[in-house]
Amino acid sequence: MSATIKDVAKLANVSAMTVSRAINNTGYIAPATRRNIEEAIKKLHYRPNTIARTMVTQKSHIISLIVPDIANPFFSELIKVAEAELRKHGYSLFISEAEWNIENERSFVNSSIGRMADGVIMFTPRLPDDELIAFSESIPLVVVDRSMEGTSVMDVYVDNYQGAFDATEYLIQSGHRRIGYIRGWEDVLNTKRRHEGYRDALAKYGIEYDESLVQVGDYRDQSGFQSFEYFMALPERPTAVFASNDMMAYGFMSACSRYGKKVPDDISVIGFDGINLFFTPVPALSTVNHPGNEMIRKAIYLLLGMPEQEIEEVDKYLYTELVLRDSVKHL
Amino acid sequence: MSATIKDVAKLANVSAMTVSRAINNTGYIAPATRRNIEEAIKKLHYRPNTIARTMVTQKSHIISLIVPDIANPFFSELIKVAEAELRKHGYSLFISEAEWNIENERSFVNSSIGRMADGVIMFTPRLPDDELIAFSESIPLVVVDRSMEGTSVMDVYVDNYQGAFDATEYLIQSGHRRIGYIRGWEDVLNTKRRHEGYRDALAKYGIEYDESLVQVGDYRDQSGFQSFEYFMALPERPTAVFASNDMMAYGFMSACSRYGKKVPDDISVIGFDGINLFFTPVPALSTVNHPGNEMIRKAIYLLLGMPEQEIEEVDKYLYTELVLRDSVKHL
DNA sequence: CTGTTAGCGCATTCAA
DNA sequence: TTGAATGCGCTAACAG
Repeated sequence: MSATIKDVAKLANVSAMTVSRAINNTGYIAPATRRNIEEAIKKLHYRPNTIARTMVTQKSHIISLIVPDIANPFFSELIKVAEAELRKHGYSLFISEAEWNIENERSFVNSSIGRMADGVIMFTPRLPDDELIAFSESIPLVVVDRSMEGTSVMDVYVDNYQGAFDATEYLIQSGHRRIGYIRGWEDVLNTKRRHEGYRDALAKYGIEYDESLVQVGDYRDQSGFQSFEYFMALPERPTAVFASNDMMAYGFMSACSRYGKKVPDDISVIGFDGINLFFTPVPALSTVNHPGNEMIRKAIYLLLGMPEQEIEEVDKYLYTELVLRDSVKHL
Repeated sequence: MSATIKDVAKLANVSAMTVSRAINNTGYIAPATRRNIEEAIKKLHYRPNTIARTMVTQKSHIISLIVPDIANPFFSELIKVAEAELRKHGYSLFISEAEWNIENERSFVNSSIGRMADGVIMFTPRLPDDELIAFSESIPLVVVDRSMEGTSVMDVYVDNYQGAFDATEYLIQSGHRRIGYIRGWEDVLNTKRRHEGYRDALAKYGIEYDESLVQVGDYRDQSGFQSFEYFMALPERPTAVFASNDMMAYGFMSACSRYGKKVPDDISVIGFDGINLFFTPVPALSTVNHPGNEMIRKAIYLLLGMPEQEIEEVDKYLYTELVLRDSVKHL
């Protein structure tokens, strides 16, 4: 077993309390005493027990982050950012991957409460509002990229409608009329908004909304791949496809290259997220940039309190932004 | 504050102990009592405090996993696997990203001990042997992809030498004689072995080992990119490059496409890891498959105890494997 | 500057 | 089948 604070106290001939003070730099300690204690600590390889400390201080210095998919670069980058930001403030990160699964989300929040996390950040949870509200009464909770307006739950939000509208409009302005759409999980609000943006852009240009051009996806690359097969089997194929996230767009492009279709010559693709790849795929994907990193920072500030000097930066409204690369052809 | 076991006990008119037994299904409880307790739990939204439980049982049901880089798909996939495997056994995963930084590694192990993790898995740590040995006396520790032979530290190991040898030999057999090599962190044993494999393959075919063809990399895509610039500035350029991990190979390929060089027509590339991408890069990268997922599973079994029915599968020797795709040209 | 007492929320041990 | 006492390792509050 590891040495405890008592072992150190005994060896240094002081009380446990004094050792505690030495470790935490709280209150005055005679230099000689301090030296004794430090020696004892070294000799015993003493490490304070964070768990015990949490019990009494009621503070774990842990923030729990629940994301849908760790393998999605959009989220793995965000995790990096969160980790770095939290470390600056002396916090550790507890990461869970919900896999877009409601049951997992529930279980992870419960586990976070049980482990006395100081706060939970959920990225686009699928959990219904009332459960989120209930949870937020047991633990500080920030929901990211989903509006919780009108409830007591903290949220960070970017309107996804405009981004989807822009993407669709761009395709239309490039001369496309038959535009496929690959949906995500529509019980997540941002997804619904993307769908609306797509629909409204079509409407603005007098293009009829066609259900058969809408494929249900699950935000994983695999479903982008399958959508390709669906679209290609259509009597009237789309000339362009808008995928509601980049993973599905890349899955779609994989299918293209697998089946010998050229992007953008044979079919155009546009995504959503602005994934930052460590490799430049050919062609580079045009997409809608989604400020995930900024959102996560804002979420952290919401939980830990805003750093004075950064309020301005943080408080500003967050925008999506069309990123034009090489995956769309102008007809 | 949340309800405690005492609140439940009071409401159910029993002692805390009885509630504890009800929750943990230990010992007999009258059905009526149990019903009362369950009602009280529901009414109070009681959730057992895992932290307190850990204090007394000395078991946290947490395994701490330390990887160098979360954004590297090799590791993010491995995290998925670990999480799934651990969940099956009722464990949670605490993930830390060391960023190939020794100080971080040290701090994360210490933090794992402080949080009473039941075990630590470190993937290719750079920490020196003696520190790892010291840590392993405070907490069950498994080191993955680095041999700890001759010490008391548990390890899971694949010999990386053969994989590197195979890759280099393949390039030679494809007609290449000037073969660049991009190194990783050589204080990590597997990296050193890869380097040796490269060197020995050259020797076998009577090709002189040329220091100027060896670039120091850091396993990040960026350094692969920079290596390209280095190699291109050489008076006698290599016709092929072996990157000691896939991230650097992809970084290298990015540079190729940025500078208008075609892979494999202008230059051949081979990687190491067998990253499983969610899209098909063009050209597809030839590489050496590295059984990371199996290693992590084995590490978990080492920590939690082998599941009887899977001993056979787990106990087998792990191999690397050459995966031939489209990034190498036959001269 | 240092020590004592008490308790965080729970489970183990022993007793009833 | 249930309960009381005890302690996990630490720190807050108060006393000296």
